[in-house]
Amino acid sequence: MSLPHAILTALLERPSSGLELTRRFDKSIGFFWSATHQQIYRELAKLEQGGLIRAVPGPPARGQKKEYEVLPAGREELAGWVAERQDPKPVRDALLLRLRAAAVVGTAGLDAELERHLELHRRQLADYAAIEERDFPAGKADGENRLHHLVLRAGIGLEATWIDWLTEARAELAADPL
Amino acid sequence: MSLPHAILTALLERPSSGLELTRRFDKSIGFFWSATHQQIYRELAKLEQGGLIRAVPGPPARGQKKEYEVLPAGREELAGWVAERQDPKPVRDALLLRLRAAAVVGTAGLDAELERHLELHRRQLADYAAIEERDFPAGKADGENRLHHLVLRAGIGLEATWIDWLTEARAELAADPL
DNA sequence: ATTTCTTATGCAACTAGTTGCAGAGGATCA
DNA sequence: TGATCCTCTGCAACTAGTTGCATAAGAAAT
Repeated sequence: MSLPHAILTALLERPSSGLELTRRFDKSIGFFWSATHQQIYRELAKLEQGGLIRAVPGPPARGQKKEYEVLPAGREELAGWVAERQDPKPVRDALLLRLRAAAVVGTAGLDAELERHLELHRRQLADYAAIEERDFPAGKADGENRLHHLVLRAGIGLEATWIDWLTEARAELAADPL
Repeated sequence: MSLPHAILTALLERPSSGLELTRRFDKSIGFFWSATHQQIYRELAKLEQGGLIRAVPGPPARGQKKEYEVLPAGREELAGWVAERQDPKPVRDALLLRLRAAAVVGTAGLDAELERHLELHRRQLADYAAIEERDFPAGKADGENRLHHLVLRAGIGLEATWIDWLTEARAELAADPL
């Protein structure tokens, strides 16, 4: 049940309409918790009904922007969730599964995929690095920002790990194809 | 659509009944693609109906084991899937989301979670290391095994990354709590 | 002024995965 | 010999996320 909390966080950072949230979920928060506009609209309705957020007054009409803001109950809910006990989800990665499959049916066509993934991860890492340079220049570190930077560094670490591993994997396959 | 392919892979490695598969999905394959017995039974039925696997002949009865084996069509399907183009799924991690939430509502209770996750990842890494030592002793490397080892090393790399990051995160929070 | 594009919200139907429970058969034990 | 426990298969109902489409308001184009 993370989506409602992702939305509460985003709304606390800045009250927004559904579409604005959707756009923000395409960057920043979306880097580690993506969501489509459908999920967001549905969840906004639920959160409003549950009394955790409210639509900022205005004429309610279809095709009109509707801004939401977080109510005290929503903030409390979120603070509680931060401290909650939640086990990390086990890895769930189709590429690893495909390697395992390749071990029984052969590696035909696999290297192209490894190469492609390598390129994608390199690009993602470059994007993160650019954000880091832009938003977190050395030395400057106030409260909220320090945590945002920390989250970004997790993304950077993970991408770097994939890049290393994919490079190793390609070398291994090239050295002695099955 | 990875579950059917995970099952085909497992069945090619060894024909099995539903429950045997479930047990194997608690280890090895399950390290990067977990599944409950429910998912497995449902998927076995679909795969059988689709002509990709078949039940090894025997008396069909409730409460009785039913062994499945992969048919040629299933093997072809799997080989095709290995070469398929599939983008990596973006990261989706609730702990990172919680850090982001903590940046707005405060970090109360968070360090305990970071510590707990650190311990869990350390344990997972130790498990992987034990498997590596047992199944892939230095020097020995035949075809199928090399790929299995590669997959395991991905798991090891990811766990190590989390451990590094969590250690850094705790230090950062301890140094100057919000 | 009417068509057309963009912005914004939303319904309906789908796939994937989870949770809770039920029931048949065999093994064990008193 | 029947109570009870374990193994194995499975149904039903649920939550989460995805995809395709509809519809309304307002801006811009001709």
